[in-house]
Amino acid sequence: MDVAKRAGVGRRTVSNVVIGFPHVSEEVRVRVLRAIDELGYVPNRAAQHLRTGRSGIIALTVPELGVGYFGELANLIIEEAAARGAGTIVAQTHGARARELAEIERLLALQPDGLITSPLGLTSHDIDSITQRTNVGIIGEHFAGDAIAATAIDNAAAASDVVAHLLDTGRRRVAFIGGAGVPPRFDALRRAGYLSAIAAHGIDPITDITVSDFTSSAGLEAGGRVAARIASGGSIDAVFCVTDEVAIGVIRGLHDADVRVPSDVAVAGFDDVPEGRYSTPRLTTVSPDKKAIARRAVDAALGGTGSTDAIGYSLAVRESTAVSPPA
Amino acid sequence: MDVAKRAGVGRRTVSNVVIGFPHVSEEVRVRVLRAIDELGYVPNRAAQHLRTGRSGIIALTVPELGVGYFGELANLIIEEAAARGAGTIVAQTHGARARELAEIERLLALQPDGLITSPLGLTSHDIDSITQRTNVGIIGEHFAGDAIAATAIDNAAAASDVVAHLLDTGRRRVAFIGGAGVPPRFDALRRAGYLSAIAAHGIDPITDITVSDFTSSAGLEAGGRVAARIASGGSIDAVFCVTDEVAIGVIRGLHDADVRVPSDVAVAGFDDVPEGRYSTPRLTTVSPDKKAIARRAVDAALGGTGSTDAIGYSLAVRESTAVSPPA
DNA sequence: CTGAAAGCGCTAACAT
DNA sequence: ATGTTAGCGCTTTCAG
Repeated sequence: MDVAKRAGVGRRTVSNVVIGFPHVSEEVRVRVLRAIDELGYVPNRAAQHLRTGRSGIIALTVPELGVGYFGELANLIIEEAAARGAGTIVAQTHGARARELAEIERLLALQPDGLITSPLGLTSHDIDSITQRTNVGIIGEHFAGDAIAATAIDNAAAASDVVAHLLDTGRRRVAFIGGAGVPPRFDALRRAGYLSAIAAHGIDPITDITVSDFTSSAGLEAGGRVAARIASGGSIDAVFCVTDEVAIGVIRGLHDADVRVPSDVAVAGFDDVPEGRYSTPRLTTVSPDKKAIARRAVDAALGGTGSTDAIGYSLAVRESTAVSPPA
Repeated sequence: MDVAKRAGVGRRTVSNVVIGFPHVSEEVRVRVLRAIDELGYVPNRAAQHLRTGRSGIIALTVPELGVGYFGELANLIIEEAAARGAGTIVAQTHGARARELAEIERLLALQPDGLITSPLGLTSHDIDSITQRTNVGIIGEHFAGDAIAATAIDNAAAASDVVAHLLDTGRRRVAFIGGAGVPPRFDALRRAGYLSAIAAHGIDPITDITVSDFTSSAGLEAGGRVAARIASGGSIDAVFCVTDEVAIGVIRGLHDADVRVPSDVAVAGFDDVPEGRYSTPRLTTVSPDKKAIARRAVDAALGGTGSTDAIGYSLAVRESTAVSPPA
């Protein structure tokens, strides 16, 4: 460390200045800073990491990066981490347990300070064992019966709110299009919210139109089935989709079958993805407070306290559930 | 290193085994491997990094992550890097030079092995100076007159192809909607391709409808202007948009003004983003070989040779340029 | 083919 | 308030 010599001080003092330790005289501080500047000194991360055990890097896994909800969330997480001085290494899992495990293993081998993951297939046992290895911020749901708290909104309540909105605007035959997940996975929670809102209005649920994954492609196909159901006399006048991704596909599938949205069928989604803001028609959806989710997750990954109270959300009412078609 | 003792060999030998150095007797190799396994030994990345100077991490900047072209490209880059054993730290620049510079600085401070960047605002001088500091893979264009080769398709040729398609299907009043970039930035190249195709057919160009950035929101607004132009008697029967993002916004803007796509106006984009595959109508676009781009960029960031020949592309003809409306 | 030992550049305990 | 020094865990010369 030539900086020390240049400034005529000891290495210790230089470290103190760099780290921002308080007890350094102003004069010395300035001298050291100038020396650092003149020499173009940049601390070596590898050495810092080796010495302190902190790499300044967190790992993030999402099901899919280039798309919708997790893409936007990843943005926010990366930015929140950057604001706290950390870099973010990203990996995609495509939502399957084996891949999730493999990617997490790969990321952990890079020895980050913490991990943020939004598991779709992991068991609570998987999560447990990862939690023992590093700081973990989970995005998604609680895993029932464990001490594992995740960062999420109240999915059931939010789902119930959208469905109530559908009902309030006069829709009566409201179908839920979702997956076969079991609680506490988000799709099960959203279905539960749907069921409770439907039950509160004394209406029969329609839950037999399902998707095998949460892609627009699956939604497209499901939309076709909705249209077929209608064509064969089974009235449906609204659809609540488990995610916006699916909803966008459903709208497309309905359109292909000449079913009009929203005049024939209202469609609502969940997540408030960017695509839904420019789609035709614009998509009514639940908008979670993604910034808060990002903040909480980064905090957990960096070893923060990890509060557990639910994240806020709001309802974004747009064209796809309008009562009369938008001119 | 207890592994050495456990296996009854020296540290050197252990290192050799781990690294895969050839001259180790099979017996010893097995013994070391077992010792490693029994002790659950994992090499410390920080120490490796400190010693070798290689972190096994590359940095990536994209304008926007959760959206469209760069989202999908980032996916592919991350996967390609993973296949080569490297992690990828990601940052978003939102396309402005100052932010690009700042993010690159931040990433470089993390001391990755290389950097992949898709600059929108950087000057060739900026790029030059970054290239001197680390391995760089540029996604985008050549920066004219420099030794800086970037990974990209032949934008002008591809743009010319789409416009030719528009012309071939009978459109005559074809507008270009793009930015005010100068060569060699991609928007300028795409405009040049448009102009040459138009000129080849002896038709007058329409280039005075511009967007200030490449977002759907800017496109939405531009779509409104196209509609206004038509309403006031200025005939336009096709639009070639500088990116799919913009095209999706334009379609939406036209729709809002009751201009039908494709029956009134055909719309084509560029990039083949996922959204365009499920939009209404599905978007005709240029589809670059993104895998090849990713491979080349990762190679450059990892210090590879960096070939310079152009990347392939194809034309994805879909509904938005159909001659008669779909059904 | 294998063992010993020297650092990579930094931080933090210890001493002054 | 500042200087000295011992490692963090690894790779790699240098001898054997």
